[in-house]
Amino acid sequence: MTHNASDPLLAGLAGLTVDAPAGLLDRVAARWVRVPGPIGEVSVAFTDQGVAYVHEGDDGFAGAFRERFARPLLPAARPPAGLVPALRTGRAATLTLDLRGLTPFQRDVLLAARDIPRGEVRPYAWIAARIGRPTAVRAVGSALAGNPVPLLIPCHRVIRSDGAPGQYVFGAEAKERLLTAEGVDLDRLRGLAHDRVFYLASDTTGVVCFPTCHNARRITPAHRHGFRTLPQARAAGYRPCRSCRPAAAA
DNA sequence: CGCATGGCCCTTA
DNA sequence: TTAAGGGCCATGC
Repeated sequence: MTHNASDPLLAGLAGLTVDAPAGLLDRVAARWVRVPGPIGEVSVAFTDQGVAYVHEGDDGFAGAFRERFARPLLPAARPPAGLVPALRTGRAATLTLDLRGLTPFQRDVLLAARDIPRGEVRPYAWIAARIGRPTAVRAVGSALAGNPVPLLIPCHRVIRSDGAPGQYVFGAEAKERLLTAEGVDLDRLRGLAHDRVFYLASDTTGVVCFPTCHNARRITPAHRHGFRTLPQARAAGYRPCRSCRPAAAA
């Protein structure tokens, strides 16, 4: 089961660095910092491979980390380059992530979620189709629930197909706050869903998008057409947007 | 149209 | 090994 790293071990490793090659300790232990995030402070752990863990606030951080990673945790002098801006923008472009210890399925899910742009959302079912597991929708939710690096991999941008925000590792309320701050109009999505509109098409471009796609936002009302399903939009002559990829399929 | 209900698939205990 | 349950989805009143 879980193998709690004891303090003696940690102290021993720290002592080793006196005579050991520089960097040995950091191949074994993780470092941690506390930095500002978009919805308050976060505690972040990182290894020589990249950022491994993001935890809301400070409470229970160290315990949760050891429970999950079973490796020593030491304070860092400074955060990894690019971490703070990545947390602010929700885009870990230049930041390397340490995603070891995840199953291939979990990794596929997280990597698919990583590419959802700020200000946009996609359904859980879209991720499932995207990774070639169209029926594993519920398992996608479970994988996102275990996202070790929330905010950096923006799992808060994955919502339910019926337009509701759905659950979140930091709580549903935090999910709504984050999305709203990023410019997603959740009330509008709920309103569209109420009318059974899940796709928006433009009769000037002939393209059909998810409602939050940056291309969909520019459709003028006179040329906008809503659809309940993608097949219906296709039947009406629209092709799926290459940016938001409502057709999902690999 | 809102709600309940089976179904599905991956992970963990 | 197996079973239970989870950030869901599509149906059927």
